[in-house]
Amino acid sequence: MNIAHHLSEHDIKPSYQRIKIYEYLYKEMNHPSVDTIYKKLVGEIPTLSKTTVYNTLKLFIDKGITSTVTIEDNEVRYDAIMDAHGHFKCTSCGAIYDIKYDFKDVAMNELKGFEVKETQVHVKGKCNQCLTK
Amino acid sequence: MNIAHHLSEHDIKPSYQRIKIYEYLYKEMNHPSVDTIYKKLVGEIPTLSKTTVYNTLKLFIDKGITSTVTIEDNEVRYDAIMDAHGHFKCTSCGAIYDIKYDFKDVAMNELKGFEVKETQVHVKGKCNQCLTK
DNA sequence: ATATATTTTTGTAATGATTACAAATTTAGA
DNA sequence: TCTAAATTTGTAATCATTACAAAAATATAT
Repeated sequence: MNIAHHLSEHDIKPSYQRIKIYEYLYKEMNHPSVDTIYKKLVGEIPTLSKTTVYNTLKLFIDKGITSTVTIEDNEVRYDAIMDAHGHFKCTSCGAIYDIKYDFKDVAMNELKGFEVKETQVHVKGKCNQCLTK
Repeated sequence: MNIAHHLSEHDIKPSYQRIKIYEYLYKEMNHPSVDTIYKKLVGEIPTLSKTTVYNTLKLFIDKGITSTVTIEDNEVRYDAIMDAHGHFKCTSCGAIYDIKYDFKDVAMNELKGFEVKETQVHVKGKCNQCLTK
């Protein structure tokens, strides 16, 4: 995918920092925190500021190309995948896995008259890698 | 329900503060934050410390009589209902509603070999009260 | 009942994520 | 090039949460 083009399509001027941040989010698929993104990119962009990472992610969210995962820990994680999907967080190693689910099955009849904008499914436990250790 | 007894059953000594905090959680059912609990109870218990609220909720969680709802906002909310259920958060008024759901419908086949301990379903949008205003 | 040990509560200081804000830099337009 | 607008940066402020030790309350032993 052409990242600069993808940003432009969503009304975001493709600056160097924005391209790098989106590229990281999109390629790594590791649901990083702001700190993880910052630490990784400051090697390539020595002048990078954490504030820029915050600003940029907020912009991405406004423009609808990034979503947040607040599975716990008072630390927000970010995700470039916008399809409805859930997350599994391993309480042992901290990794976050994507899980597909079909939400139409989940009883939503209680929410009649409500305007649903966003749905998140979070599952916590231990991943198979940690279990087999 | 006899709260002192309920606490004792779960290996928690029923001190005055603990009873009051659990009582608030159980009766109000409003998924309060630490700050909400503190502000409400400090009228009745003028010497109450916010640290006590934190300590007490952590103890309740350890003993399995309280769960957390981290739907967003970097502010943890607490819940005395321990049955599996989801939450709807109104982005307009901030209220959190309980929603029942049948989790067996949600595709969990991807999590074979994983040990699932906890599941949360979060829905965001606008509640009917805010929509009809 | 008194002294002692244990538990609980409290207050203050520290931590860590996030935001506010203004200056510096970069980019775009005349 | 010169000027205006947008973007980035660094520092300070904010806010939830935790660490920690002293104070208070409760339980236990003499």
